[in-house]
Amino acid sequence: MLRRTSLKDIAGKVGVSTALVSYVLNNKKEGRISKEVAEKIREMAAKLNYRPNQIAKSLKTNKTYTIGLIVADISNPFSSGLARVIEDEAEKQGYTVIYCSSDENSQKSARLIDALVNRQADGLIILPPADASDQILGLHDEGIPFVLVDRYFPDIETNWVSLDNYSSTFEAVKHLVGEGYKTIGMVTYKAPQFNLQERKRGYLEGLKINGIDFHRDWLREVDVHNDQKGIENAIQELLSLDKPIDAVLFGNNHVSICGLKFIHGLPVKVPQELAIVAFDETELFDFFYAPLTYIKQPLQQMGLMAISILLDNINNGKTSKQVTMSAELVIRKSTVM
Amino acid sequence: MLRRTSLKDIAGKVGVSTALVSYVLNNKKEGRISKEVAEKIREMAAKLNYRPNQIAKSLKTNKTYTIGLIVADISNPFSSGLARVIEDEAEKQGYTVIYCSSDENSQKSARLIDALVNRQADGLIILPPADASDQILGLHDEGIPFVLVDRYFPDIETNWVSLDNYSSTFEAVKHLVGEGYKTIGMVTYKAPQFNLQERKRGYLEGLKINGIDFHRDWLREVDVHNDQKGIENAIQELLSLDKPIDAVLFGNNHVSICGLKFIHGLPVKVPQELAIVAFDETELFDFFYAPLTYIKQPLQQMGLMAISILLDNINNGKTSKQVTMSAELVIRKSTVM
DNA sequence: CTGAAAGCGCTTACAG
DNA sequence: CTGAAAGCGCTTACAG
Repeated sequence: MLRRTSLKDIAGKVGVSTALVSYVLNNKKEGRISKEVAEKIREMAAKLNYRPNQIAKSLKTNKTYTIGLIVADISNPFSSGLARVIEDEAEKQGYTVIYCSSDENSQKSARLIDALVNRQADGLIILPPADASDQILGLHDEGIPFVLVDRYFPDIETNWVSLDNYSSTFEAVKHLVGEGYKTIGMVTYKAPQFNLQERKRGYLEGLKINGIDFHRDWLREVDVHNDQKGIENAIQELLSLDKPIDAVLFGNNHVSICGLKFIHGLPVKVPQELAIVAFDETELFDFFYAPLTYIKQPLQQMGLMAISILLDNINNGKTSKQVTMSAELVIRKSTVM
Repeated sequence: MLRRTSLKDIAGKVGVSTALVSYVLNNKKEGRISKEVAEKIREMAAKLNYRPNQIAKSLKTNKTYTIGLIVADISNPFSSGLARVIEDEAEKQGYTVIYCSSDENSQKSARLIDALVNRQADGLIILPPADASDQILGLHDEGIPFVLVDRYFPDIETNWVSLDNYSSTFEAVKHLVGEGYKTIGMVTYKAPQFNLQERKRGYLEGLKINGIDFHRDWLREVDVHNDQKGIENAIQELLSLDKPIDAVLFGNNHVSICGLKFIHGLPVKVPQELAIVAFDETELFDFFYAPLTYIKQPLQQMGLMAISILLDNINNGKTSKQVTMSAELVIRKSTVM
C-alpha cells in the first residue's frame, strides 16, 4: 500500500508548519489565520487526498469516538435490531460502533471486552452472559464507561437499561385470566440469566395474584442446548396432562419460534383450545392463522437510552443510572376467544 | 477515568527500560532475556493490570488488526448472517470487525468508508450500493485492500465474491418448466444493482431456452420505496391476466417475504394453482402450508471466501480475485404438484 | 498571524 | 543480556 499523505507532507508542500495545517484542517483558531494560507492548505489537502490518521489523533487526544457493543449473537433479530438502533444514533453523535457476539459465553465475552478496551473504545454497551459478573465488576473498577442492556447483575451498581421483565409476564398472565383461561403453562429456558428468572417470577406471581393455584407441571424449563426437541416435548407434555393447559406463555423469542413451529403441526386449535403468548416480535407471529399475542420490548427506546447514558458517562464522568422499561402486550387473536 | 498503566509505569517500578518490558510482554527475543527479569516484569504487569494500548501499537506498526464491513442493513438477516460468519472467522485470525449499515445509500457508504479508512482499518469488506462505483474505484486507486461481496461492478477489476445470480434464476425456471408450469412470472425490485439485473436475465433466458415465449406482463419490477403495496399489486395483476401466471419467482428475500404474506391471505392454492420460488432462506418459508422452494445462497462459504481473499490481499499485497458461487435450489412443496 | 517543541504509548534497529 | 533514542502522525500550550 502506498504511504498515505500526512500533515507533514502538506506542511512541506505549502511551506508552513504542521501545527498550522492541523489548525486549519480542524477549524481551530478561525479568523486568526490568514485567509490565503488557510486556502492554500485546504487546496493542498484536497489535492493530495489527505485523510487524517485517526489513530494518531486518538493517541494524542485519548478519544477514539468508538463504542464497543457486545451482544449475544448479531444474527439474532433482537441483537441486530438493537445494534441497528445504536449504530444509527451513535453515527449521529459522531461515534462508530464495533460489535461482537459473545454467544452467551463468558470467556468469549472477556476476550471481546479486552480487545475493545485495548483498542481504547471510549465506552461499551454490553448484553452480558450469565456468569460475567466478575468481568463486569472489573470494568467497573477500572472506571471504564459502560452500560448493560437487557440483563444486569442486581449486586453490581452500575449503568443498565432493562426490560421490566417481571411485569411483562405478570401482565400477560393477567390478560389470559381475564380472557377466561385457567390452566396456564410456561415454556422457557433453564438458565440463570436474571431477565429469564424475572419473567418466571412474573408468571408465578401473576397466577397467584389472580387466584390461580400453580401446578408444578405447568412450568417447563428446557435445556438451551437441545432446545427444539426439548420445547416440543415440553409442549407435548403440557397438552397431555390430566388436566391439560389451555394457555401457554413462551419465555423468549427463540422458545416462541420453536414452540410455534411445533404447535403449527398439531391438531390443537388456537385460541379455542390453546391460547399462546409469545415473546418479542417476529414476522412468523403475523403469519400464524391466529396472529399471536406477544410481549413487545421497546427496542428503539432501549437502544437510545443505552447510548444516551453511555455518552453522558463518557462526557461527564462516572454515572450510575438504572432504567427499567415497560413491555407492551400486543393483544391479537391467539389469546382472544 | 483513571489513567491506565503504561509500559513506562511497569519499567519504572521494575527498574528497567520500556524496551525490555515491551520485549518480554511481546515474547520477543525469548531466551535472550534473563528469566528473573522477565518474571518480574510479567508479575508487575499482572499486578498493575496492564493493558497494552492498541492504538499506540498500531501507530507504530501500521497494523490495526481491524476489518471494516459495510452491509446494506445489519438488521436484515442476509447481512447479519454474513456478518456473523465474517466475525467468527476474523476473530480466529486475530482481527476485529467493525460493521456499518449503508442503507443502500452511496453517500452514507462514502462516509462509512472514510471513517473506516481514517481509523486505519487494515481492509474492507463491502456490499456496495448501486451507485458506489466511484468510491470503489477511489479505494482501488488508493491501494486499500478490500473485497466486494454480493454485488460488484463489472467495469472495475477488483476482488469480489458473488453469487452466480444468473444461474440461480435460470435453474429455478428450468425446474418450474420441468414440473409442468408454463406461465411463469417474476416479481422483483426496479433497481440497477447488478445482482438483481442478473437474476432478471437468468429468468428471461430460462424461459427462452426452455421454449416458453416470454409475455411482457409477466415481469413486474416494483419500486423499492413502496414495496409492500407494490408487490401486492404486482401479484394481483399477475393473477388477473387473461392468462394468469401459474408460477411466480421472487427476486430477493424481502420481495419473497412481502409476496408470501400477501399470497397467504389469498384463496389461491399452492402449488396446484400457483407455484412459488422464493429467494434466500427464512423461517417463514418453512411455515407456509406448502413449504417454499427457495434459492439458497451459500452465506457461509461467501463470508469465508471474502475474508480469505481480504487477508491474502492485506498480507501479500495487491490481488485481484473474482469468485462466483453457485446457489442451491432447495426444492419443496411449493413447486411440486 | 505563525512555528518550534513536547508528548501521547508504543516498537525496534542499533550499540554496547 | 539490556538501554538510549528515534519515530509513527497527530495536537496544543507556549512563545514570539
